[in-house]
Amino acid sequence: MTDSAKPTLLVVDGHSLAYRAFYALPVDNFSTKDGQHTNGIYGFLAMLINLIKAEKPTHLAVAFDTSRQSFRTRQYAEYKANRSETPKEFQGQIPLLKECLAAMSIPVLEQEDIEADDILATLATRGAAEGFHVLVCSGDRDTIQLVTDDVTLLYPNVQGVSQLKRYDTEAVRERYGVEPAMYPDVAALVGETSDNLPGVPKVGEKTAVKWLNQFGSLDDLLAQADKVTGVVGNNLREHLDDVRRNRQLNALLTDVDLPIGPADLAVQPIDAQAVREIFAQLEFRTLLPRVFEAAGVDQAMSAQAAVPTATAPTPSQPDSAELAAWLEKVEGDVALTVTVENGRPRRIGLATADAAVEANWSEEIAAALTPWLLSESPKVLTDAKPQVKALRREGIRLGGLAFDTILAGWLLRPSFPDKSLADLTDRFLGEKLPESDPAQLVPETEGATPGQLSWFTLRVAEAQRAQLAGSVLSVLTDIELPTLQTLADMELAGVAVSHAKLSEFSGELGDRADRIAQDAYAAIGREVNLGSPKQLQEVLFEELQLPKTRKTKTGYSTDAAVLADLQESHPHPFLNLLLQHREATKLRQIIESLDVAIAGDGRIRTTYLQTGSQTGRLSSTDPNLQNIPIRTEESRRIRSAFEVGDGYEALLTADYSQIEMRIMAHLSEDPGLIEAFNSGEDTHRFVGARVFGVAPEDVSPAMRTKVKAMSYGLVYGLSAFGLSKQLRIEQSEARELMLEYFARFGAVRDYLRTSVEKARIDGYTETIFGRRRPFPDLNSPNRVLRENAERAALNAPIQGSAADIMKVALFRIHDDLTRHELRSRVLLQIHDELVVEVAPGEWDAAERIVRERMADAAELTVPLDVQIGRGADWNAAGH
DNA sequence: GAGCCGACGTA
DNA sequence: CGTACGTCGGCTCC
Repeated sequence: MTDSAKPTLLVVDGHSLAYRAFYALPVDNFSTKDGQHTNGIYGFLAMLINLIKAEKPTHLAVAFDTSRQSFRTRQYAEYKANRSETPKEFQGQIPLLKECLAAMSIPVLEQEDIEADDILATLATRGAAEGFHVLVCSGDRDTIQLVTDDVTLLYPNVQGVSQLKRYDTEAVRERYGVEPAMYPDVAALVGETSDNLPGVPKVGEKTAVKWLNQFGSLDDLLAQADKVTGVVGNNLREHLDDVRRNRQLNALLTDVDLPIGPADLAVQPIDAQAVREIFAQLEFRTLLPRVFEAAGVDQAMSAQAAVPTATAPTPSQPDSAELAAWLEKVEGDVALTVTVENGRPRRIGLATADAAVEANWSEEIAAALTPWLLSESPKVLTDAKPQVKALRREGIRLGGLAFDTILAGWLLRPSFPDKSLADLTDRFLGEKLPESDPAQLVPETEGATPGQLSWFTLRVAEAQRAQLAGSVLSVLTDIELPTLQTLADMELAGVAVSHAKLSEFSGELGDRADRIAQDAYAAIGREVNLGSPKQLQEVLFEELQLPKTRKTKTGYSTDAAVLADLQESHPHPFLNLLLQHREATKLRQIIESLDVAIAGDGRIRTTYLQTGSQTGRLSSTDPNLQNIPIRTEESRRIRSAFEVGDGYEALLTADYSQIEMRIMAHLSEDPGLIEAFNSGEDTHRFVGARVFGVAPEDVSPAMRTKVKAMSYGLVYGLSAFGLSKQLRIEQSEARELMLEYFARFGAVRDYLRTSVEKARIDGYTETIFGRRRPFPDLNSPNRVLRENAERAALNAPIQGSAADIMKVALFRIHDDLTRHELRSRVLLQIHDELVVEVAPGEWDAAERIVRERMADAAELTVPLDVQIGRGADWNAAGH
């Protein structure tokens, strides 16, 4: 464990890292307009910035070789003599890199006759002696010998420089089987091809390590070389001098006479102007803000370090009996942390305001804990869902879930979903959670223990409660927490998907895509990558001379709407072929991503993100099961692959019809719209009759389409311009339609207007259930920002209320099914639709529960209409 | 190699 | 110049 109070010294081998970056990044993509290649500089700096951000060194230097010649080449002329010529594209990059480092106020060290690694070795040794924690970043394996308890090596992966493997003593032992200090002995025996140092023939790492462990040291081995048997023994005896030479050459100097020492390398503020200048010269645009950010982060960190970090009580480690006794005594909220490994509980930690306990998960501990876990005794967690799932895999259904700091943080500010307890500790307590860096393979610092995590969780929850308005707190406890429990079960259940159906369809689509591609190439007389918007632009707007379309950031749009327009105005066979190709490849991609997600038991398990939206909706990821195609007949074959699982009888789908419009009717209290939903008439027909002044039976399909688009569009803050685009009608007609609509449904317009104005004053919108979403941009002087916020603010209460209603219905259905001890279970939620897997003999009961719980999830002035379907697969169950 | 962008699937 | 999402491939980065 490292003492976090220690200053951190980071020393980097500039040449070797820049050289690796040079080979990791395509040289052609990185050159300035006057032909200077910059990929090595760019890659090195990008790596260094990441390193600074991750490690926050207090002291920093970069070392370089002065030339290919050094004391080693004088001792052994063949040393590194096999190295190929430096590529000419790399030449000149090192001096420029040094300029960049100078501008960033990072000391550059080099010494005649000495290699960079000797400088690193000297600094590392002196730094460790002077009380630094030292990080050595080098691409040379010899630096492994520097690793000690105080010195950690960061070594680049085979490819590139962005992934650094962390070698502390333990990691070296694990990887090489020897203590770091003995590594040069291994290397001397094995030899180092890249340095042109031949070792003992037929001796690799395994043999070298075996010998060294057997004889204790290299000296002893060499002295008793006659005791080694076999061919390798002979080889060893014949190459003793090589080994001695290798060992001499691979020893790094730790006593180089440097002009400055570790203490002189304190991180200095960058010279912002100089950085701008050199970066401008190198045409590094995106790197500039990253440098400034890294520098800024640094300052912020040192400022933060001044804030005393609260110390968690040292958790006690009770045995199961002591734990049970502890749980007997506690009162009030208890924070719980279950660390999860491979989906299973690994350790647990509990905390109250002044005490913390923790234990490894074991049968005894679980037995002592289970009664309390099952009880309604209130529990506070951070990111409860994975923990709830892990406990359920052990057969434990967590009771008394009273608070989740992640959910609370999201409800308080849905735009920035904090990902971790560390984020929340910073945001709500202004403190820093002791944290191990998850990016590191072998973490340098120990993270907080489960008991300490619980203790922080409890304090964060307390701070959050103080900020939660009553209505938002009730959204948390009455909607989100029960929903969380339901989602855990849905995710564990998964949904059965037929690999056979998917792969058959995928094969057909693949063949078709290939055929279409060939036809498309024929149509334009050459091959292009049909998936590349850039190449398509060349074909469409240059070769085929089609009129330029809607602008995008990178050129002109080639999306489906644009292609359809072009086909109408300038018909060309390529256009339709392209659209068909897109359709086939898109479906194939979707199928492919589903197919690989099918688990061994034939089911796909998604993850629902409960804090993934700003409105209150769920989102689904890995894979996303909320965007499975439905629009075309053909695409519904994918839905057909979602089947009822073994041991179940049918899939039930249930969806709310027009829930958002119903919510708008409720919120606006528009008598006409309310009547539309209470009349039992087709809503769009009813509205169409009013808008066009005809009898409902005389509403033509075209009229119905227009009214339908208008009604849906209103919910999103549609403009006359947008409506005209959507319906492909004149803007004047769209404007006319909107006027007519609002003349008949005036309360809708009043509601939309006043709801945005209210949000402007309050600073937030609110759903029917009291979920809030802040809208700071409603008062922005920037028109684009403001108008975007207005549309979003218009939509938020409507979409959000629909999300609330569905969540309420969802967990009540789940709870009812459980309470009635039915095996039927909810599998999927797609915003306004649920998919339920119904067990044999349970259809009637399940259907009744679903229908009733969905219909009575909220009391609105209009009924909530629920459509139910049944089938053996998702498509058949749809309607 | 990380991240942006266009395109497109859903409600 | 219609809201809310997630994912893919291509491409940039310079």
